Amino acid sequence: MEETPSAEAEAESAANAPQKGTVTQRAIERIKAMIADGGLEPGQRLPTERDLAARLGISRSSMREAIRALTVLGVLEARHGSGIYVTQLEAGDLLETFGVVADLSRGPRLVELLEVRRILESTATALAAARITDDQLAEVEKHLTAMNATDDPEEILAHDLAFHREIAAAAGNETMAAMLEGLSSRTFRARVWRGYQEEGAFARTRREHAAIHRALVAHDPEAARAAAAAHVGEVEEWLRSQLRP
Amino acid sequence: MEETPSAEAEAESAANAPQKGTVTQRAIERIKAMIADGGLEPGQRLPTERDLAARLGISRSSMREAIRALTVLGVLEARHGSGIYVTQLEAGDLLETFGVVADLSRGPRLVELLEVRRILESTATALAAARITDDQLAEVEKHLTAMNATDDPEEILAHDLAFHREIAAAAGNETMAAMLEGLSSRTFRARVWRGYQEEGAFARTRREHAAIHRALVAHDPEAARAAAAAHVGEVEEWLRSQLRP
DNA sequence: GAGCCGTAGTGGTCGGACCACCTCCATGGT
DNA sequence: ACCATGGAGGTGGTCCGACCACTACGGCTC
Repeated sequence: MEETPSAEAEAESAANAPQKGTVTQRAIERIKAMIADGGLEPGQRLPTERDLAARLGISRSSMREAIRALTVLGVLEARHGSGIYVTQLEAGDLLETFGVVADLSRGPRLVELLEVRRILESTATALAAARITDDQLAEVEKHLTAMNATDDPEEILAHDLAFHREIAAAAGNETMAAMLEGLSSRTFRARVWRGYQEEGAFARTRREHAAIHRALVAHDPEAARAAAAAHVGEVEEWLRSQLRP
Repeated sequence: MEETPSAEAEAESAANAPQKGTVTQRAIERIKAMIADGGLEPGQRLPTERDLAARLGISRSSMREAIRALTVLGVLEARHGSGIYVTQLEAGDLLETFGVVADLSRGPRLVELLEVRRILESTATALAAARITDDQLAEVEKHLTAMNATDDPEEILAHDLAFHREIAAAAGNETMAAMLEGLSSRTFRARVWRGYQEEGAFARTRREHAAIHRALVAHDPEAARAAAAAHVGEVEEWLRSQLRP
């Protein structure tokens, strides 16, 4: 053991963690570790920025960057005038950034994302067919009829999203639902739809949604899986063909 | 849209976009929009922090926070002394944060993540069975035999990860491979293994890997899917049982 | 021509100052 | 005793200016 010259706490902890990268990066890891080790519980409030900075022996600016980084990751939440809190660390919080990935993807990667969505969506729909309750089914039907009752693309899209969101929720896996939410995020869907809807895809979409709904009512997982896979696969194939020329 | 920088374009655009949130948040959105709109190509270098800050009419500190945020998201890359660059926006870059989610998840969410992994991994393995080349197959075998040749848990885990990574790569969907990488990230796997291996799971794991390998050699997608699902499902069930009491 | 080296420019860090906002409690009225 | 009100303190948000660490590039030497 080395001598302990009654040094300051920051000097001590600084010695424990030699310079691996930037100061900010180290701060991020430290806070992440605190949460992973259970030192910080979900919903708990952190010390102030000034305290944290002093505790790790870094400036407030660097600490703020670290906090900002963990904020965009959905791990921390800063409330102006109140303090910094650990989020509930739920799927929705942590997977919010997933939508960013979808929004920034183009070309071949869009097809890949759609393929992932097809896999997850078909399984989620199959699970939902087995587990969905009457109340949840009523909610799904609400969006189905609302979607059929209008011709406004904006509204159709909104109910389309809600339709699938309700089904994903009924599947009983919040993590999967959150990922599907990201894969169907506003910008992502809107971008694809812009060109897709020009080919009279509304009628086909309505037919496919009806098929999915029938499978849910019948509580038939296999039929639901097939219907959902076909539904997403339809868009996927169209996108793939758009990419060819 | 971008205005031609005549005199006070930044003050003007700042006035056009009234306070939606924090200044930093707006800066993040602005840069994200620049990339999404094609104004910034992958690999391209951005103006300096000082320039960007002046351009958006904010301080360098705030701009730095915005850049840090986009850095942890895998969108930007800052090279000390050189400049800030847009990443290649490949799946690996953008989904790196996915591992953070896995590392910070506990309890029921771990099971949910494992369920997602089972779905993706089984599909990826099925795709790999149909598409895998002899070279890729040789690589898979390398890790299989290496894994069977040692008793060091550390080494076994490493080859286990590589085994699945090669298969995911052979599936031909980089996005899916990147997601699986995150779902199998070091900490995540190590944490589960710590307790799992105590029940003599090594032998079973080896048997299951052998089954997956056989299906790949036979180019039998259905067998591969079943073997992979069973493999992940095994751990999933164990974890589920650990959670019950 | 190859290699060295200094300089300019970049991101990284720091400390301090002020502002905007929230929280809490003492105050005073009912 | 209760509640509305207001102010004070504390918190995150923003800005500034300075300096450090590192990289890139060009001129210099050999």
